[in-house]
Amino acid sequence: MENCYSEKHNKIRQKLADSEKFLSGVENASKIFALLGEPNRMKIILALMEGELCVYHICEITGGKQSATSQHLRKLKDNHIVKSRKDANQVLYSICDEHIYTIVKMALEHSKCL
Amino acid sequence: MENCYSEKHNKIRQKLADSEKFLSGVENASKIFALLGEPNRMKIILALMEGELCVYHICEITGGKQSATSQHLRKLKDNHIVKSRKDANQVLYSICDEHIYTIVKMALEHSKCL
DNA sequence: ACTAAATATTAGTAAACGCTAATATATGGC
DNA sequence: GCCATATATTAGCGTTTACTAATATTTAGT
Repeated sequence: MENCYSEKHNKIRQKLADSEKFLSGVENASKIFALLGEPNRMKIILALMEGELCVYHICEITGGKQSATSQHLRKLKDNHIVKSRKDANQVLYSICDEHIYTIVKMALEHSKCL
Repeated sequence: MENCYSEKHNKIRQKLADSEKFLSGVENASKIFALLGEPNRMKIILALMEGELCVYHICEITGGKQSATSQHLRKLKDNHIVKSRKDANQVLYSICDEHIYTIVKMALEHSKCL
């Protein structure tokens, strides 16, 4: 097959390969997806989409264990999907970014119409 | 800590736990995210977002090996993210659903503003 | 200060995942 | 029919990932 050097393909290729920024964008974006791609983390997100919650209640709602939930929350926080604040002796978590709502809602839409 | 049986929490809990449909929605949606959460698959998606491409060109553009790319495409197709059609002796792939565009663009947006 | 409750961290383990290399299955041209 | 090209599949392997159980840290109440 002919090599991929038509104008059109070069344009795509360039976007994907030549731009450092774009490549790190790919890395970052797929990192987000990987995080949302774990059902238990997804449940956590969905719970938090209804509003701020402490770890204990997140566990209760999602049915996850304390330790596992805490580890998930850490990853979500490290990647700026979730933020936290202390209130007395508990830690309240909430969604960090508007985009997340849209992304999750889209995915739920998509999975409906299979 | 008090149990999680306030009106508010019950509402969330119910959504997450009681609805078979919702739970399978969670499973399906996080499946999609897991698929997009692999950088090489993400690159494939981004390439296809510019238009229909055959496997050979996808490999060229993304820099992936034929076998690996084919396996990724299979998974994407099985989960209705991508569709294919035969043209002579090659197979042309394209994005299957409008939602995917939005989801991916959102994620790229999100990763920009960290 | 001591205790109990809430959350975080760590180490170890089992399962899932993606890659490579080799092979199989079309399909078109001669 | 035969060969070359395009794509798909399979098996094996190494890495990553999420879980559990145990332990550590932090904070509130007394």
